[in-house]
Amino acid sequence: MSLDHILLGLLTKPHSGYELKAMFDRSLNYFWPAELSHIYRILQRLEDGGDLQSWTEPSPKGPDRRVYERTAAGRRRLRDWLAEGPAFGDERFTYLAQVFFLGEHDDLRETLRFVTELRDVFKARLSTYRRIDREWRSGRGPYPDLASPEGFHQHLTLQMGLHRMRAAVRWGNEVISQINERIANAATDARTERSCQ
Amino acid sequence: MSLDHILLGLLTKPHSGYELKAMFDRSLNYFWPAELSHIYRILQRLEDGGDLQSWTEPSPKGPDRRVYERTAAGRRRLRDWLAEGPAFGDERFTYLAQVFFLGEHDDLRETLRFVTELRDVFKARLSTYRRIDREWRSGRGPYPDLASPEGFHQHLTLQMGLHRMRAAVRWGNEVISQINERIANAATDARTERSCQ
DNA sequence: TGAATCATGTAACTGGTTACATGATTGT
DNA sequence: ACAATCATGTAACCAGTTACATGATTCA
Repeated sequence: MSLDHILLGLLTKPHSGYELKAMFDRSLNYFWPAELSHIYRILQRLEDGGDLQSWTEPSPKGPDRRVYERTAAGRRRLRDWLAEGPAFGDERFTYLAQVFFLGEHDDLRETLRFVTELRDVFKARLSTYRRIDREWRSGRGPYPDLASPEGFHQHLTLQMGLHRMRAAVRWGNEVISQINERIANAATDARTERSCQ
Repeated sequence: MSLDHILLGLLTKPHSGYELKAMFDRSLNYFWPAELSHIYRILQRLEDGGDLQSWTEPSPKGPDRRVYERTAAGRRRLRDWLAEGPAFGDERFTYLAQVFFLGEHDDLRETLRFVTELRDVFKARLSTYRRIDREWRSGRGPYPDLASPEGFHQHLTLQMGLHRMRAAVRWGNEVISQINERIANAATDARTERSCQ
C-alpha cells in the first residue's frame, strides 16, 4: 500500500497523474521507482476510497487533464501512515543476491569484473547526488527551499543517499583489493606448487 | 524472477523447501525476505521448467520431505544470471519515503522521534552484523569457511551490510543534531519575535 | 508534415504476501 | 497429553510491470 501513501504525500497541491510521474522521476525515483500505468490505477482507487477528489481542466500545453486533490480523509491516512513509525522488511537487493552466489563462477576475475561494475555504478550515483546537493544548497534548480519543512525533510533523504553511496563505493574499493590479493595469492600458491614438484 | 535464481544458487546440495527457508532466514534474509509458500511454488515451477529435479525421502526428524537438486540446465540458468552483470532498479525504501513526507506533521519533535527510532534500528542491525562477523572470522557458528569461494563471496555481502549500517547510523546521528538545531533556532526566533512586539 | 511531448487509460501478466488446511514426529 | 518443530502445500489477494491503444498540442 505504499504507493498510495506516497501519492497522498505528493499531493500538497492538486496535480495530474502525468505530473505526479514527473515529480516521482525528479525526486523519489532513487528509492522508489513507479510506472505511469500504476500511478493512474492507484489514483482511481484512492478516489474510489474517498481519499482524493478530481476534476478535469484544460492543460496549458496538450490535451485536458484530470487533476487530483487530497480530501481530509486522505490527509488523515497519510498522517496515520507516518505516525505508525518507520516501516521495514521490504528491502531487496538483487545485486547483493548475485554477489552472494558469485563463487559459482569459480573464477575470481569474474567477481572482480562484477564488483568493479557495481562500484562504478555507485560512484556515478554518488556524483549525481553530490551535484544535486550543490545545486540545492546554492538555490539553483527546482528544489524546495531548505528552510521550509518540505525542503528540509526531502533533503534528509538526499543526505541518506550520499552516506549510502559513499559507503557503497568504499565497500567496492575494499572488495576489489581483497579480490586482487586472493588472485595474487592463488598465483603464488600455483608457482610454489610447481617448484616443489 | 530473482527468487528463482536465488533458490538455484542455494541448491549446491539437495535440499527441501523447508530447509531452504531456514537457509534464507539465516543468511539472505537481510537483503531478501522470502515466504515458505512462495518458495514451494517457485520450486514447483523450476521443476516444471526442467531446472530442478526432486524426489521424496524420509526425514531424520519429522515426516517425509521432498528434496530438490539442480539439473545442468538449472546451473546454466544461474550462471547466465550472474553473467548478465549487476541488476539494479528495484530498490524500494519505505522508511525513506516516510522521511520524505515527514514535514506533513508540522512538528519537528515528530521527526526527531521518527529518526531516532530509525537510527536505533540501524544500530541494532549493525551490532548484529558485527557479532556475526566476529563469529564467522573466529570459525565459530555455522558459517562457511572464509577461505572457500562460497565463504568468501557470502562474506562480501556481510561486509556490505556493515558498511551500509555504519553509514545509516552516522546519517541518523547527523540528522538528529540538525533537527535539534532547528528546534533550538525556532525557540530563539519565537523569543526574539515576542521581545520585538 | 512529422517528431516530441502532453495526456489518460486498459489488459494481461508476474512477483510476492496472507490466510488457510493438513498432518507426522519429537521431546516434555 | 500437549506444545514445538518438521513438513508440504493451495487459494485468494495485493503490488507492480509490460504491452498496448488512443489522441491532442506544440514546435522545428
